Amino acid sequence: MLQSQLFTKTRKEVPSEEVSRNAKLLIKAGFVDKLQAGVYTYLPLGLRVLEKIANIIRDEMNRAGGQEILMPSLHPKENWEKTDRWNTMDDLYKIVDSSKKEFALGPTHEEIVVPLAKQFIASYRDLPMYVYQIQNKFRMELRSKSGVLRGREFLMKDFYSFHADEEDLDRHYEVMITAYKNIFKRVGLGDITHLTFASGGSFSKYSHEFQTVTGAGEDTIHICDSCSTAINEEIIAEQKECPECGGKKLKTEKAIEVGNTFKLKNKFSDPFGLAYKDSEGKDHPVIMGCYGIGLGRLMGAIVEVLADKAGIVWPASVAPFAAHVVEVKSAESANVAMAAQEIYGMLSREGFDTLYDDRNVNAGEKFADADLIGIPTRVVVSEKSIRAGGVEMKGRTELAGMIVQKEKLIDLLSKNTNQ
RNA sequence: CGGGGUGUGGUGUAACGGCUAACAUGCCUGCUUUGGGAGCAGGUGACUCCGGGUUCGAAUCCCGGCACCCCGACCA
Repeated sequence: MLQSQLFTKTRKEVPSEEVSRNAKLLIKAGFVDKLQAGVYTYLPLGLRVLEKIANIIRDEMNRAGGQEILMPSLHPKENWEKTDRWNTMDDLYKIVDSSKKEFALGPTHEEIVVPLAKQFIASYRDLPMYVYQIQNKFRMELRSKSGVLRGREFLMKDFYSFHADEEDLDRHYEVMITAYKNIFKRVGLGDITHLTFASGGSFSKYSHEFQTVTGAGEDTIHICDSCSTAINEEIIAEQKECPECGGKKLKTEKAIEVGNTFKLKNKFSDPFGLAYKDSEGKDHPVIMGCYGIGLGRLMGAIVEVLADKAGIVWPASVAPFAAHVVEVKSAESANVAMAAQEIYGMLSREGFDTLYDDRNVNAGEKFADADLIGIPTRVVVSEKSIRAGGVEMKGRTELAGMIVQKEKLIDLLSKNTNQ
């Protein structure tokens, strides 16, 4: 991608109303645009990151047996009345069309997926079954805040599992927890994202959350010193030691909930009559689990946690581009431009998604933008680098680059990308 | 939903109740420059959030609304 052709530009200053680190950086660098509080457009750079995250999640969800579907956002009122959430869910968006018909904008999809599953699940032979989607959710937050961390419209992966009994749900629940751990590891937040015990609501003793430690978080968690499992503040009164290993040394941190897992059991299958026949022809309710991850929130958390003074620092796994080629022009710049184009062409042919800064601006501005955008590897092509025998390669967080011959560039980049 | 704060060109700011709303940045033209947001010259861009009111006169004071931000509550 030629940077001169990129739809967005970086900004020198961000709107003064933005306070949160993720919003400031994502807006300044041109990843997102705020339409209204808690509602964001994902621009080309931001969408690339979101897609990278989505593909990692897809990969893990598919491994866990999930089949991807896409359900609608516009929901009939009747479905929400069946579970009584039309009246009890405070943050449900309700809309009325010109014929006075009422709808809900989906904040979650149990009310849709359960009747859907009813069409296909009738026998013990149909279980277990797993479906998921990555789709926009709507929740009427009275107070959206913290940039992309808490929105009113936001992209979420929701996975639903259907089981014959609780034992099978428990078995799969562990599969999902492992998958979630893989996801957070793969997006670069493994070390600071903790499996957290949280309140389970009326139908289960605990639910679990995945909480990423950051000062920008709105939850308080207590992390076990010995096994790194955590307990949400909301249940600390009843649970004073680590439920996983019994450890008593707990460290208190602020954290943001990036994922959650719930054992729904028969809470939603009952109102919709989702049941199956066992081998003797007897009816049983289908037992369910649901598992969510907020993609935009995850992206925001990565920015919050990894950015430095100069800008965003993307892990290679979710970076919008693998390499950022920066052409530094000079008086006799024809050969620099040619060399830069050659490097760009070579990287592209070798399959590296590359952003090529071909703009006619000063070197300082290009470097500042490169740091701000946060692509993992910067490749400078200049009079200076050519004289030194190649290009200058520098990792985003490294202080100084090194000159490498262009023949070696591919090898070195491959290492960076695979780590 | 309770409390607090803020609304001025795209963005960041300035302007005692009083001249044609100023400066920077961005953007456009030309020249120049190219290793950390460079320089010169010219230009573009604002019903001062909306609606009322006070006043000879309102960006400025008052009332109402809306939007945004922060704290709290809420968040199966």
